[in-house]
Amino acid sequence: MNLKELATKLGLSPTTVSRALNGYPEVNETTRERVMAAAKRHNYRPNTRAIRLATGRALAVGHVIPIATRHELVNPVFADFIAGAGEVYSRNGYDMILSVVPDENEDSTYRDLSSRGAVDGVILHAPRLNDPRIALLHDIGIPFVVHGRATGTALPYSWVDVNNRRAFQRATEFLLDLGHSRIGLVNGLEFMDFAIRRRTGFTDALAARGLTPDPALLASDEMTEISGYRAARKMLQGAAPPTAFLVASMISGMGVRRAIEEQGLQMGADVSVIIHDDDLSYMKNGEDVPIFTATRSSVREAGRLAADLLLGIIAHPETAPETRLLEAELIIGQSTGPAPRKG
Amino acid sequence: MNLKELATKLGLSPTTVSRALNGYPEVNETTRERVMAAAKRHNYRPNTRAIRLATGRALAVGHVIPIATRHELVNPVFADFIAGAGEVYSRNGYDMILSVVPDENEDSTYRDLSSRGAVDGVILHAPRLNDPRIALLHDIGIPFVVHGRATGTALPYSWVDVNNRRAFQRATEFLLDLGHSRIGLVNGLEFMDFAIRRRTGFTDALAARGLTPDPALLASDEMTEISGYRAARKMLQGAAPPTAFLVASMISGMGVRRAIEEQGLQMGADVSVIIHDDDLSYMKNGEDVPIFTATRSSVREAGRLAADLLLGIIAHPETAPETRLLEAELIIGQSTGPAPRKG
DNA sequence: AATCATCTTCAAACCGCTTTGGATAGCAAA
DNA sequence: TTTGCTATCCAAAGCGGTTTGAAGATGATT
Repeated sequence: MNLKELATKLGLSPTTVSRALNGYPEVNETTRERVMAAAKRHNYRPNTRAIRLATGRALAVGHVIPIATRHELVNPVFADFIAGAGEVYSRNGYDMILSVVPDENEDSTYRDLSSRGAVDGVILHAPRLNDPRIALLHDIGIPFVVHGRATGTALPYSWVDVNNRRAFQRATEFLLDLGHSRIGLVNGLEFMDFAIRRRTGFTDALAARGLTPDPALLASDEMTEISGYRAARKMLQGAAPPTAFLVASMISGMGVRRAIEEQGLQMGADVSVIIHDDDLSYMKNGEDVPIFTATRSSVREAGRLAADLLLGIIAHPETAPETRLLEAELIIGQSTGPAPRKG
Repeated sequence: MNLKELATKLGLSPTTVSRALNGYPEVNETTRERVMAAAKRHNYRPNTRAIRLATGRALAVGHVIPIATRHELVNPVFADFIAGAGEVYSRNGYDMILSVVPDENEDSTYRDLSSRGAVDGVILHAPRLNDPRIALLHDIGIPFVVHGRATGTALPYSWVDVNNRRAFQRATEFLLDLGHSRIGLVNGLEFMDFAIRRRTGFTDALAARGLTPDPALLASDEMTEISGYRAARKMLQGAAPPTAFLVASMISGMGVRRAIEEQGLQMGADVSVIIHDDDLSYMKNGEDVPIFTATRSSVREAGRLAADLLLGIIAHPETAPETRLLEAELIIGQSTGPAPRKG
């Protein structure tokens, strides 16, 4: 059932039917009701392909997921972000298209999506220091929103980000207040912008108390259970082990906990741990009382905000870039306590 | 730059240019080369929207993600599956469209995607016992492939699945061979088809040795760390605690391990654990030696296979349904050992 | 009664491609 | 020379909507 058939059945022209369905004013209300009723009765849905061609809009938003042997974007955080953004797209009649491509093709994928007319805008994920993709998207001239920020980029752009620096600064201060002075940082990969900011927050907080970070207590790697475990074990077995850890994610945190317990120590009593909690739907940090003390910020909510921003830009491309800086909550769980007495 | 402009620039008709670019034989080779060169030089990409309308194909595949307050499909397994399927789509010039919708809208979303002409086929995720969505998709008449199977469904359909029953049967036999007779099953939600099959494998293996499962050692819940922890703790604190666990996922397994260690027991020595490992990219089960003994099957590979099947069906809709049953490997890690002597 | 604005409807062009059904030219076969 | 192929190219008709420009009907205004 297409527009023409429906029009014939109603004894109207396609023009009128189209206008009736799309709420244009120049249609008699009686006619509109007839049309609406018939459309519902015959279960008519306008063909998206035709609408797209006729209007010149893609009614779709792209997310590019580079696949590499090394660093993978297909991670749990990404999944939840997508879920949040997807909700917004659905509500607004937009499709979300995911392009999974080898990472050496990422740039050309953006070009392709744009010149093929497959999307009206894109979300840029996992920005790095001086990320060249921002200039690329500017160059292509496609609306976009960055999830995170790219330190060092001069061009203006819209973004949604957590205040990672502040979050880790506060977490560090909290540990310092508890008497911890040897704190291990189990960070994400430090070419990622968020990891750089977290480290800055950490060192800033130390510096404010006249402390300098011990290089032996700084680790940076992918946020997996294994690498959390390894980093923590190495630090705990070192000459001057930390009494507390600041950890990049829930999953790494589980590795850190394993390393702590393996040393016969108890998390929360002997060694304190603060993680960053993206509030993932299937990876809750406890239920009533949080397992881990954490800096928490919902990545799903970030997805919603980013999608909202992007749809706004698509609708009004000329407005100045907008940004949303989310503050993480510091929530107290069972994994922190006063520093053990020395000796 | 569109086809007409390019044709004008070349002094050819759009017909010829289109044919030259699409490899039709009725084009002079010299002409074809001229056209190809010009297309590349002017960076011409045919407009996908126009192709879709003209050919009547969507060149896209849909994945519907229902969002509910209770059970969430946005899980790590899903992310990896999507990554695998997405690779295949990209390679074949198909787009992947994800619809994130409230779960009460799931059915109408399939109808919509189809009647709007937005997709050529869909993948059905997380099938349940007697899943009504299979009949729905049949009714809609859209090509589809199921990731998993739906016990109790009479209609034929294409699917890709792991042999969950066999995997858990083998795992159980392995534990029995090690002398374990009290084995706790920490299963996924048992309205999910895969969980039903795993339970069957478990009870079959026990039955083959004349054992019946102790209801106190059967748990079924979402596959989160917390619920794994709770289930294992409860069993370990029971009157006759298990000496081994069979666990539905890596994440639940981490909860189980926590419960074991919390009891002052050691995983692998005092209590054995076998998990099912979906071989997720960011959740590796160790590197050299696996942390957990596991039944392993790559969900990413399943994604690739499902996508392959689906594209095949889209290309040849009349062929009979095809299926792929993947066998899980039983890989030995550090979490299993002989049952401790009684008393 | 003639004019004009308003309301309502429609025919036709258009979006950018694919594809059908010729058309033309060149050349070999009759 | 005529006929018949083959190779090559093109005009035009879709695909299923939206949108422009116009037209007919109605009622109010002069």
